[in-house]
Amino acid sequence: MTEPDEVLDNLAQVSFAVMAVLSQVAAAHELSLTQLRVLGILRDRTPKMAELATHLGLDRSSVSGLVDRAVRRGLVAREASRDDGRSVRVSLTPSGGALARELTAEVSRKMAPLTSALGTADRNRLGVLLGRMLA
Amino acid sequence: MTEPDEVLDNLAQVSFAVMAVLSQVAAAHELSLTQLRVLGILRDRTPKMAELATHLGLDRSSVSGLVDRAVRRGLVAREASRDDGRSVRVSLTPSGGALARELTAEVSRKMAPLTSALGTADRNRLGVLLGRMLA
DNA sequence: CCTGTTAGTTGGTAATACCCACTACTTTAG
DNA sequence: CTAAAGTAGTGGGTATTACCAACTAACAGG
Repeated sequence: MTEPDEVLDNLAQVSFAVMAVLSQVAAAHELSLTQLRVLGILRDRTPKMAELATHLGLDRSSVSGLVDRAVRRGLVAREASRDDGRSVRVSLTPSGGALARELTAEVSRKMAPLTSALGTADRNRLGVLLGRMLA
Repeated sequence: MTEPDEVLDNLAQVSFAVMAVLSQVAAAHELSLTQLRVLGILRDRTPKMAELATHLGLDRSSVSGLVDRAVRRGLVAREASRDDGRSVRVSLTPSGGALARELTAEVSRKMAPLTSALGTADRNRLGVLLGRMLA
């Protein structure tokens, strides 16, 4: 009954469900999934462009345009590094930070139903197992 | 220590990891993630365009172009429904089917490391918990 | 200095995905 | 049985995403 890759199958399906939630939240604020990720990353970092690109798994040139558009919306700001005249640090503006917090809360709210079928104990068990996968 | 939304956080992170794997496999075959999904869906269905759009969570017009490009590559075929002269059924070509099977195998292979940190028992436990979330 | 490397941007291209308008077919009403 | 309303899919127009390759500006070592 238990297929050899049932775990992987379920994992993929749940992942799509999670992505759907994230995309939906992003779309509700006129953002793309990638822009949502950017705001999430900048919540506890102020990376250089290249670092941001690595975090996102994208090309540097892709991030240029991405940051351009975010700047145009007043969500993030570029500021020149003083220690290295070439590099640029990207940070959240106050308004971007507020939006990031709002998005985080909304994601939590919309994702909660996913785990609500589980009891508290199982929810914690799941958290531990997932955490172990990330190590 | 256990934050209220640690589970959700881990879930999101694991989901991104899964998506990264899927995108990587897709890219290795010159496909987008969406095209990978299309092939996966068509593995056990022969839906109409609108049904395919629903499965993907996309607009009908987006799916038109998507199928166009897949047809151009010889992966899928359109065939007119005889019961409804307006609708079109989309199906895998033999070559598309072969690719779909290949992709499935490759995804399994590349996703396996994700759960390899878990023992057999925990792997099964994870499968059950994830399965319960999908119900 | 001056050569080589690194950081970031720009330009060009292809794909994705939206909305809106349109055609063609079906269904329902009168 | 025909006219109106609805449905299926496509195509145009636009914005975004993401790539690669080429470029500019700035740093680093010799």
